[in-house]
Amino acid sequence: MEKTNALSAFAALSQPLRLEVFRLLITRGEDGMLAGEIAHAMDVRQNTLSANLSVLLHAGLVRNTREGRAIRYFADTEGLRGLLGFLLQDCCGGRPELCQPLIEDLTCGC
Amino acid sequence: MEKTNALSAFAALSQPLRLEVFRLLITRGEDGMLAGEIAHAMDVRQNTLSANLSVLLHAGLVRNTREGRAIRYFADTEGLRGLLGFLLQDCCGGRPELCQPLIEDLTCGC
DNA sequence: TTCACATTTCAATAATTCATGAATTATGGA
DNA sequence: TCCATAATTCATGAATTATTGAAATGTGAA
Repeated sequence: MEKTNALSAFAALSQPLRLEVFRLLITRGEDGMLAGEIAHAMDVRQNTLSANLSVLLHAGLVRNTREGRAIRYFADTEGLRGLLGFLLQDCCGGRPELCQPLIEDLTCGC
Repeated sequence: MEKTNALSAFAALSQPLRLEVFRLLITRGEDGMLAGEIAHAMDVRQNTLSANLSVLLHAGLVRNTREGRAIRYFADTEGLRGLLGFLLQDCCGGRPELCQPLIEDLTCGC
């Protein structure tokens, strides 16, 4: 991941609606959700959601695919991994002892 | 870490200067850097840097301590860990098999 | 075709964020 | 005390971002 990508991803996650949408999509895994379903779940208008999904999309944090006249969105796990990798890559600065405990203690809490 | 904290942290990291400053501080570890040194390294004015350091500070991503008339800044590793933990905690959504590969493949690249 | 549905795109306004110059606070030394 | 240094705070204008209503696109069914 490049710096520009990372900046886009952080910006995308720094907006309440987008952070919630991303978290929601993450919990859905490969089931994903239709844009309309997400809009209903989040209680926002379709065009507002659409604009924000577009931001997440360009940041590489979600993917989508058309299903008839609806569009299904998924969290992009690869994108998230790239972002975390970027952060952790820059965290070491030649000092592996700094990263080691940081990575070791990470759990998903489940 | 709460949602509000996470939003602050993502917003803080979504600005080019702040992302660079944070990465720089991470590489310095416990040596940290004086505010003036950072401003010089980044080639920005003191008040511009100060405003941005303040954002990182309130986001819990850096710490500081006074040294005479100078102020030394450090990356807050705990804050970073909290942020990553927040992301990963919400990534599982009851499906540990989603997180496992994400965490396992993470390395700091050194 | 024609219509309805799901979603996106567009244009405009409202809100937020950013860098700057000027002023202020805090510390140390003469 | 008085001055110089290090950094922060404040107010302003410029730039960016977000939400909305309206219009447009794309798909499927009658």
